[in-house]
Amino acid sequence: MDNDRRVLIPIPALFSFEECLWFLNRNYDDCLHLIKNNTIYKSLALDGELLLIAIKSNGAFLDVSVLEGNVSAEAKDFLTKYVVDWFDMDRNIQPFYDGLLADNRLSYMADAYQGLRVIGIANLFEAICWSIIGQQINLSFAYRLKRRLVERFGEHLEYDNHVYHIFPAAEILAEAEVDELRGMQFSQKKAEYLIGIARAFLDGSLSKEMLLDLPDFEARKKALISHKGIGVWTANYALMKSLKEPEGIPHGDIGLLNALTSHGIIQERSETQKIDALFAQFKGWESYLVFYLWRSLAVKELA
DNA sequence: CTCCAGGGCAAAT
DNA sequence: ATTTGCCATGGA
Repeated sequence: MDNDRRVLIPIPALFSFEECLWFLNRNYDDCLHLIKNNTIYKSLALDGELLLIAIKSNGAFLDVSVLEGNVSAEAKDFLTKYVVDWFDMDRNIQPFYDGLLADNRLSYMADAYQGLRVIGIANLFEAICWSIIGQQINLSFAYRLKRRLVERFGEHLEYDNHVYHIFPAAEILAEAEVDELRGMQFSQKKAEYLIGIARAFLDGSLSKEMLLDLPDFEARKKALISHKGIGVWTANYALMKSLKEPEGIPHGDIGLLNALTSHGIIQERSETQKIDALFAQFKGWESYLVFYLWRSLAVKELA
């Protein structure tokens, strides 16, 4: 790939592309990226145009190549920021590791998952829709529903015999019919929630910019929860994944509870004081703790 | 067949 | 202010 279609991003300390790649390449069928030969392929929309990028590790750098689409200086800047945000590269996570090492129940993670970053979802609309889709159903089914939604309402581009999808724009989903989503096996409520959220993004009552303008984490959480379909879990998930809020703890998350149980931190799901005490140890790094606990679940799946 | 999944809402205590 | 019933579907 010639250099004017490529950007190199320096890899920070305590960053592992392999660990991040592992997360994206779990046992699930995610329709929004493809991983092949340790390379991530993903389509992105920039100013109404679709790009296809390939991301791979290249020594001390992440190599981001543009396979399709125009590559202006602005596009390079956008892509750099996108990837840095996606893999949370612009953060020194040493303090989190200090916290892990100080807890003998969790210290193994500093070595076992070294360099894993909280993988983000830059698009807040997508993050919210995805968490609504995933409410109270198994993840395999959730990914299947997401794929149906994306293939029906999202844009795509084709490259080298492969289709690369973009998450649907709120403008499109706002016009969708509940009945059609029902036919795609969304529940009545989830269909209503998704369309309602899309309309909220359309009329401006919800947006990433609006949330960022609010004074603090609690205000942003409150603003999210005021919308139908967004409860505590979804709000925290969205704040964690899209706004990279360190305080975002998806309370009640079944995976989180299972991980806390398997690490001997709680015996019963109702032991919220013990959970609060653990997260108090990780002030400012709550979302990292959640993500590493989720990471720990997958080992069991493979066993 | 039963139980439960990366929950949330509205009605009933 | 907390608890309960229900939602939809599929995998174990």
